[in-house]
Amino acid sequence: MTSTQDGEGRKNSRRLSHLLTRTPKRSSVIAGEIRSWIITEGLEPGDSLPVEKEMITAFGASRATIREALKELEVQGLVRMKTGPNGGPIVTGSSVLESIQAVQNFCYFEKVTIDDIYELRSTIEVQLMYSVVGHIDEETFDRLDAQIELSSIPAHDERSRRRQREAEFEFHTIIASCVPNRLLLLMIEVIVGILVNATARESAAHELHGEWSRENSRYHADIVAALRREDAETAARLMREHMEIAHRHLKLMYGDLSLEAIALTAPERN
Amino acid sequence: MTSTQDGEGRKNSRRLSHLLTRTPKRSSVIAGEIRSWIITEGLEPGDSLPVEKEMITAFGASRATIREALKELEVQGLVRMKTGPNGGPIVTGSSVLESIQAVQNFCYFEKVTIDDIYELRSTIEVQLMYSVVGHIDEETFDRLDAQIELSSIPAHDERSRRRQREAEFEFHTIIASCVPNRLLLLMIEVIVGILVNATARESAAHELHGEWSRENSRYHADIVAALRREDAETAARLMREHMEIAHRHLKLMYGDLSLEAIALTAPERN
DNA sequence: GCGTATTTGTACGTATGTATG
DNA sequence: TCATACATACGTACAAATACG
Repeated sequence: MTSTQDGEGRKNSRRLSHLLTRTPKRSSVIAGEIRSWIITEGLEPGDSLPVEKEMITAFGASRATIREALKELEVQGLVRMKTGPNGGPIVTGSSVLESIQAVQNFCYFEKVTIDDIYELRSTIEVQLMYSVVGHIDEETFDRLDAQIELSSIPAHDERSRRRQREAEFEFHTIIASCVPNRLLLLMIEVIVGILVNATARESAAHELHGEWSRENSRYHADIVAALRREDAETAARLMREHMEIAHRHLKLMYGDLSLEAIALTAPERN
Repeated sequence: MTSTQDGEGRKNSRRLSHLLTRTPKRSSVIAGEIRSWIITEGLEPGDSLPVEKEMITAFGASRATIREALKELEVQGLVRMKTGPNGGPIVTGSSVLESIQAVQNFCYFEKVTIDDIYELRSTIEVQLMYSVVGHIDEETFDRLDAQIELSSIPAHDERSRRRQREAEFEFHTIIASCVPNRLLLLMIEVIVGILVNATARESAAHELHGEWSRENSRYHADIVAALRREDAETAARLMREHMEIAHRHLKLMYGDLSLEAIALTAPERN
């Protein structure tokens, strides 16, 4: 009974899609329907969807199929599963981590280099200076000052060096978080996220790090100063230089043929 | 037997992740292991992974769990399932569509506007001019000419207007496909992909379209001419103007509060 | 704090469609 | 054409997590 329904559905969709696209999986179709259902209902993050049992009757599919559809949406970062009473799939906005993951996968297979990343990063970070100016409040400026303070303390062991490098990256995401353009923020987070993961392993070239770190702190301080007086041009110029230097240093540390084995390390944010 | 092993594993990971992160699902853990296995083995697109049955014994998990793990990797665009003999999960590179999907989801929930998209698009497309110059071969120039030709034919019905708009977008992806920096190409494809989906529905403001389309064709032709003589500066200037005009027109057509309900339409590339 | 109910997570068995050779 | 290997789908059962009385 159910099998005939299934068979018919598949044959039908196969006919429609002809030769071009393979017969879509039932779970993917259901996932798409749930997706558009989320849109048409205008669901916001936090809202909950019907539980598995209801979906089974609604779509006339087995639990495994429904679960697979929900899994697809979960991996895409659209929903999150919650156990217990009043549980079920709940809408979760953003999907920043999923974007980072997807782009990281791309970088792995396409053999993206440090040069490639910095060509893009430089462009976007410079644009950020123009877009963010005038949108940073006092509290954020204080946080930026603290971050710079943290970066200027000389690091001696590998662990503190890593924390310092993370703080240096965080400086950029803090600024980006102030920009009204959320898409610009996402791009910064994606690129910085890739770099954080790429440089997460302990690095060679310890002796380089100290000097570079001091130079970074100077640039960060100067950029903040320029942003304080809302001087976008200067901030942009400094950022461009800052990116060029970072690019040079990272290239010295990691060489040309990097980002391959480093890109795919799972975020594990479950 | 398997249940005790399972229980211990879960307890172990729960202890490690403490309170910060929720107890990860077993399928996600396995997905991560497969992911890093792909890296360490240095698998390329087209290579095949062990079939489900082998994974069941290798990980000591049930079929459902393995399938869920593979589903995760499939949605992330890392593998593709193949039925039949010599089938099983095979590695598939790229994951361009997955990146587009993820960013689209983000745009939906974060209420990204036309202004936001064009601020970023303008920056990246202008950068593209500098990066792509000297990397376009004759055959591609011919394709670009053909594309411009196609765009300059006046469109009368809604269907041909849509095809024309798609051709106009394709012009940009053709140029982008020549850039050595694959990450830059990805970004262009993501942004253009979002715009294509956003403008896929039939639009109001038909009367605007004709004039705009002619202007587009002129700019496209001028940009190609500049790229032919490897004049990056002129190409960049033209592209910036072209973007400003496109931004103005799209804003007239769709207004300020767009991209919400349009962003989440599933690509359905299965 | 403690059971209890609800809902997801995991597991096993089986049937069927589908592509390869 | 037929057999074979594999994913896809269904059904059932139990374990684990969480909210609520």
